[in-house]
Amino acid sequence: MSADTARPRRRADAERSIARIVTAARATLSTDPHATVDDIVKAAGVGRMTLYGHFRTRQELVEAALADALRAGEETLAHVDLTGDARDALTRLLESSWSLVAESAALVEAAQGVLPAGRMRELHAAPAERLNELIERGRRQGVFRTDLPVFWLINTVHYVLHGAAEEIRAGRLDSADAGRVIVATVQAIVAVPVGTGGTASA
Amino acid sequence: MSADTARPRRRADAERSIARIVTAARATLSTDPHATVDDIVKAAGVGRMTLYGHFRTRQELVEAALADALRAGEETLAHVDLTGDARDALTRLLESSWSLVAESAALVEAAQGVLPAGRMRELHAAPAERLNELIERGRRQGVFRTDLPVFWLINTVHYVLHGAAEEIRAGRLDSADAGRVIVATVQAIVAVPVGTGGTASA
DNA sequence: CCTAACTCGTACATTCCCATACGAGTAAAC
DNA sequence: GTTTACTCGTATGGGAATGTACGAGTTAGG
Repeated sequence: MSADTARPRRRADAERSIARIVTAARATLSTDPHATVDDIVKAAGVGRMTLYGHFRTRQELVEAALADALRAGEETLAHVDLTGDARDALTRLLESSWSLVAESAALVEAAQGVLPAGRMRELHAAPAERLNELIERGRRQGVFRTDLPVFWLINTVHYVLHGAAEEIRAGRLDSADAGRVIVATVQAIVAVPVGTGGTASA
Repeated sequence: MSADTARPRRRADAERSIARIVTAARATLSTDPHATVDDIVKAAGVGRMTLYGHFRTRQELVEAALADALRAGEETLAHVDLTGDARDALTRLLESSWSLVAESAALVEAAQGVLPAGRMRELHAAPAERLNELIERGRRQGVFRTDLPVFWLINTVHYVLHGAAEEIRAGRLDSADAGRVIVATVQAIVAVPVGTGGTASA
């Protein structure tokens, strides 16, 4: 799966260039999803031909940047304790996740415009699966709702997280409040509903 | 405010062309947010110069298309009964809103990439204000939560609606289920939370 | 009917951005 | 220390999309 196995060999020099390019791509695309290849080249402080020597197309570069961001996120999220009450576990997961999502929201947007939907799903498989298992467990524990499909809950959490990123970027939501607001919102979404909602057919 | 007052006069011919163009722009951009001017011209069955005779730039055209979609939406939503229990009113509003949002989701996306954020807010002022008043009323009734800022609740509803549109477009969510799922989700978001959430600091 | 507004087709200028060609320098790796 | 992979600058091709030029035809409207 990793790029190491496929390539026969690579000089340490090249390795460093690739790292610089991917890092610059992540940073640049996370600021401006419409960033051009030249922008990334300049940010990386590297020659244009060097970039195209390692990434044949812009699409490949965007994919590499997104994959790198997700891999970094995985390293952080792998340390989150997901045992015990599923609600508490979800809170911990969200508190570790939201800032990651906020940082890479623009990058994800850039990737969505370039990569096919199926590839995007593949790349997000790991975090999606983690949340999936947590929600299923919470359902078995009886603390999460079962009247809505799991995929909907998972994706809605994503939409809320990306929405929060947008709110922060627009200056409407303070980063200090974001964690609390996000946790409260998502917990409400997945919790078992109390009544049937309102006076219903009163 | 309306375009009639500004223009000194316009031939009935032109009026019809503009209507055809705006309608075609709405339909085309709602299918593909990246639709080109030529695509819209072809869909409208009108000459390219005719379009540029009425809309000086593509941005103007997108704005007109979005404004038209929102105006049509307003006509529908104005008839929704928002009296009585705020929860029931919200359900009625959502059931009338979600399909409108789903239809124009791509159009909104197209506009977001072209129009400044402030202009987008202005155009969405009417539906946002309607939801704002409803939420504030529900708070006074004690049926909606007060621990989260109103703007957050409003915008989160938008994000959920757009997310639902995306799920439908991707074929994961059935249109027949959409209403129920959306209502259940949004009601959960705005409802007064029961416990403090989970075992908390147990 | 006759004037002015409107329409249309096609070609074109402009602008952006992706991707490539080329040749010369530089640093890694055995 | 020599080979080979890698790097770099610049110039250039190629495609796509926006907006304009021009001239002729057509329709509304008084």
